[in-house]
Amino acid sequence: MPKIVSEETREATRRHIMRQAAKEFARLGFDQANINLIAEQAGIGKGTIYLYFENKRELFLAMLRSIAQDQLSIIRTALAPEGSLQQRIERLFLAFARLAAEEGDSFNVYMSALYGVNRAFKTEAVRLLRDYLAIISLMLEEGKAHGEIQYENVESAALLVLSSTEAYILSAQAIGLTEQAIARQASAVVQIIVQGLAVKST
Amino acid sequence: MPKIVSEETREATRRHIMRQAAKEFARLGFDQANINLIAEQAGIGKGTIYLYFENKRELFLAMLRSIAQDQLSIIRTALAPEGSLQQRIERLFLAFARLAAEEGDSFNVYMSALYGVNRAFKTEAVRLLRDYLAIISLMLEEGKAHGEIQYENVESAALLVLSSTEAYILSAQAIGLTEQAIARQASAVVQIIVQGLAVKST
Amino acid sequence: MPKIVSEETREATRRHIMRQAAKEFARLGFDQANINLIAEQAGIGKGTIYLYFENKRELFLAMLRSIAQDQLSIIRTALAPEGSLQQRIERLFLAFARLAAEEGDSFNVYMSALYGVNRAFKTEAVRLLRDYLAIISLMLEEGKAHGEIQYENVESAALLVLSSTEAYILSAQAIGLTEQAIARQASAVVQIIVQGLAVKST
Amino acid sequence: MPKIVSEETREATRRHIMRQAAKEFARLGFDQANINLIAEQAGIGKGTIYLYFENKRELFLAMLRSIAQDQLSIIRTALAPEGSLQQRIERLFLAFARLAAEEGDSFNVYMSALYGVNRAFKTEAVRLLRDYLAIISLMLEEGKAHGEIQYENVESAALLVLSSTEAYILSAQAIGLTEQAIARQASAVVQIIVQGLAVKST
DNA sequence: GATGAATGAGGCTTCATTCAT
DNA sequence: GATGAATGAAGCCTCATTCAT
Repeated sequence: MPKIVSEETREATRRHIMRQAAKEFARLGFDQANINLIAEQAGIGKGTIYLYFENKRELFLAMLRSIAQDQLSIIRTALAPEGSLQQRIERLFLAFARLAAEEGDSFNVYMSALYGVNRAFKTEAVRLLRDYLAIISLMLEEGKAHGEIQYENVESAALLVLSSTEAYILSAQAIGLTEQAIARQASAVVQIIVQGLAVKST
Repeated sequence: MPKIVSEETREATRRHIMRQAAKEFARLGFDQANINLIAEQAGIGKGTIYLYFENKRELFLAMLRSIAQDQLSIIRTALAPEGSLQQRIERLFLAFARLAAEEGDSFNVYMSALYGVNRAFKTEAVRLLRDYLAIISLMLEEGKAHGEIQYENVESAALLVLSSTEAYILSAQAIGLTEQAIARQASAVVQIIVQGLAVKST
Repeated sequence: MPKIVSEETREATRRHIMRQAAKEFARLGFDQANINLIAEQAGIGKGTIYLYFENKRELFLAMLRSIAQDQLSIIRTALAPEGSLQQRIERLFLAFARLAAEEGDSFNVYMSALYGVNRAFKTEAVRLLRDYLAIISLMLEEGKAHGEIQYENVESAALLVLSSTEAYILSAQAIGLTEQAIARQASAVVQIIVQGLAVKST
Repeated sequence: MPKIVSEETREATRRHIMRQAAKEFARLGFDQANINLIAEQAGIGKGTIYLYFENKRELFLAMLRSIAQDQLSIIRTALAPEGSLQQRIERLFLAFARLAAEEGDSFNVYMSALYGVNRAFKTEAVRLLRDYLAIISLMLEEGKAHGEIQYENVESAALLVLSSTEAYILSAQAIGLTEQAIARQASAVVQIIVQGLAVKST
């Protein structure tokens, strides 16, 4: 069936375009990024992009969703139900640190979508945020069942875990800390959270 | 003699323009915001803006610095050396929650500068971030002196306090929690951190 | 495959734009000339001009160089080594008279570049002036070799020939003389110069 | 009578503005010259210029007329009926050379008006050109009466004298000759013309 | 009279998108 | 399907001119 091959080729081209687009969007932001340049760097014609994506905005959204899938999969792996709660959250922390360092483009794009002002982009980024929180919440529920956690409000706890990992790493990176320096703090920072959650809140 | 414009009047106009600009920048971001519209909404002529600011970029930066001053002053007040460490960080948490709710524009602008891609804007936003951290660090040093804190790495602790307050609130807001809902969690969230910091890290 | 635009077509469009631009620049000068209008009169879109020329200034310079080439070729033909010195300079005189009358646009553009204030334009115009003088000097050297000229300073003589032809015609045209009236004076004016040059200067 | 004093002051201010304006117009041309800067360099307020001149264009024209008066007076002095025809034209040549060197601004302004495209300016510059020619013609008529000249067409002869002086010097200056170098050629160049005019044209 | 703050028309240029080839 | 030449809407900024003081 020639259709399948064609379909695969098409999908490969889509991914290729999105990958190049991510670089430009991460480098310059949505508005300053130039479709012309993206096409050039993808080694295809300007018009070709429009055969794969409705317009610039849809390209950005598709790329954002693709990034979200990748990050989600990384997070799921990190939080796999192996080891103690402390160990699982430490793996999450380290996974984020590596993401921020090695997939800086994707990270940038995601963060600027989340804290930027474009509604469509924000909605998409928040969707990923919710997925993050859902996975973390699930783990915390397990922790409660295992007696590792006393803290009542799971949603609040999940937010705390998220901010103590993702946001901690972002801020640390923003003020210039290296991945190594950040990674070294993993254990201690997570310990604070885990110990705090182990106590029944007053 | 020309229209006598005192230094105060001039400064008032500057502030007025920046306030209107903040609205637009918060609504649309730097690139999409329109100088014409900002002028219109400020009730002045298009060209007048250029009597007060070199160009669009400088207007944005000036506005960003102004926001930073305002936020810094709010934070200083919240962290005034009155009450226990728990109380002071709670006041910080609540101050951020109020800022996010009532000064949403400023918050948006600041966050998109911090996580956006424009170097000049990021540099300015990071400057504010450092000031935040410096103030928090100072407080934590006092906490150490008073024996409220055992945790060794003050910088790391400050980052944790910041992420547990600012980022926690941002994420919470992003997924749709109201100011009230967030405020209710203040005490419990801060307790986790403070208790965690009270223990010597292993 | 894209619209196949051969190199010739592209060059033809370039020339077409320059021709329309010359009209506007001759009519209004560099600053007052309007890119929009030039595009309109060339029957192309505003943006298209920027596919062929970097910016307004480069368009002007390209056009100036093109004019220079045309004029130079006319001058070379007029000064071809046929006939006596008197005849050759007369042909030059008449060629200028025709240029001024029939290619008024080009002439205007060149003169305003030469006597205007824009350095880039002036430099380009002076380049043409030097080429003129070089060709005239060459001819005068031949005249010296043939004994038609006694006057020592060839550069000075070339300047005199140039001013007695180009500038004479420009001034004449400026005060309203027709091409015919000017042409009728060719022989007599050139005779004065040629006779003067034939005598050894004291 | 206070009116007279006031009138004088007013006239002095007018002249002062025109002098500063000439500098800017010579440096940048009409369009690029900036009223703001002219006012600043004249040490007066921007609005004040409009109390003395209707608008930018009228300021330019007034300045042009003033320049014309100055140049005309210099020319009249040079051509004063003393000495032989050769001596008088030599004085004219040298006067132009000095003008070009020492009053470069005025010269520039006049030439760019004459060879520029703005009709109003050109008209004004041509008026001066005609005056030049009239004075030269008058002198040549005297030369004819004295038998120094045989050449029939006085208008044509005047044009030749003008181009051999003014235009010669302009071109010489454009290709970089110094005032001294130009001045040294005065005698020889004028001799060519005068000798040529002394012969009856065929 | 003098001033300069305010104005807004006008123009160059960019770039997402279209469509003929 | 692929391409890139062409398009024109949109926006920043300048600067001559006005007019309240």
